[in-house]
Amino acid sequence: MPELPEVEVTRRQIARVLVGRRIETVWVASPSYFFVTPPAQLKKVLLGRVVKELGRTGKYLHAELDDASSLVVHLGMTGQWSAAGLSRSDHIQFRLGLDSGTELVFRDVRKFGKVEWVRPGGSSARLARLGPDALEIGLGPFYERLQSRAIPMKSALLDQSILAGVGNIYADEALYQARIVPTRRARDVTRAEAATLLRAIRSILRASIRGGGSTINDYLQPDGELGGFQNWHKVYGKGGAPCPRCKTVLSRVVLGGRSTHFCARCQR
DNA sequence: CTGTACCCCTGCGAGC
DNA sequence: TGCTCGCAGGGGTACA
Repeated sequence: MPELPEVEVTRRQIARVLVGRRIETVWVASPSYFFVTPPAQLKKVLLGRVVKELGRTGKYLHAELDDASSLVVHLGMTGQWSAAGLSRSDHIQFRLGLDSGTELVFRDVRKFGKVEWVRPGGSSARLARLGPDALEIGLGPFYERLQSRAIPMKSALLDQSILAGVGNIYADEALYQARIVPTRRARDVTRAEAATLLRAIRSILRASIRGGGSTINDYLQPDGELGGFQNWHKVYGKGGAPCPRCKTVLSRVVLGGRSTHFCARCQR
């Protein structure tokens, strides 16, 4: 499931073929929950545009276009970009034919992803809701945002308005590395603990980006390669297995409706 | 403010 | 073999 690292890996690979190119053909699937902007309109507004820049905030990608509009894309659970010929042909949501001859394909089996066109001078409500990006936020703002909340730390890390980009996998991994139990109330975390946690978040996200992201079920890099970071997971998906630090059997609970993995002995 | 249920959607594994 | 069922999950919304 794409979180910040998978989205960043995608951004880097897609940027290489997309930035500076003109969109010459657009194919769109039928209207669905996926299309925040209706597919017919999307096709019309994208045709002929040149992509100036491809940015990322949290788990969102945003392509800045030459008419000052932008295209905002969220991968959801199963969204994936790929270069021509690499993708299966089912569940494709849209295809962009570029003036370089390259075709970019966006495929999303479950359609939990989102695509939205933002008019020149406009703004996306989805992007506006996001807190600072997890790789950008400083300790001061991070700690302050935790102090006002009584929710469990796991829920705090998943709340994209507090911090954008961390999802279920990296929340569990970061809390484990920082030795903080997922059920701890955010406001009870000390500044020192917040510092340790933020360092853990940064180091894990960066390591995952270097490894090409985590592939659990669906995620593929745009070049078709699997991610590699799943092999470095310490706790995610490992309930019942021994803790790599102390050998205690790892716990799996449901917290805030999300499966949560941790060591009840190492994490306090 | 917080927690919970529910919805979007599809594939997959388990049980019969 | 083939059916049904429960589960997974990012994010939004409704509601207690």
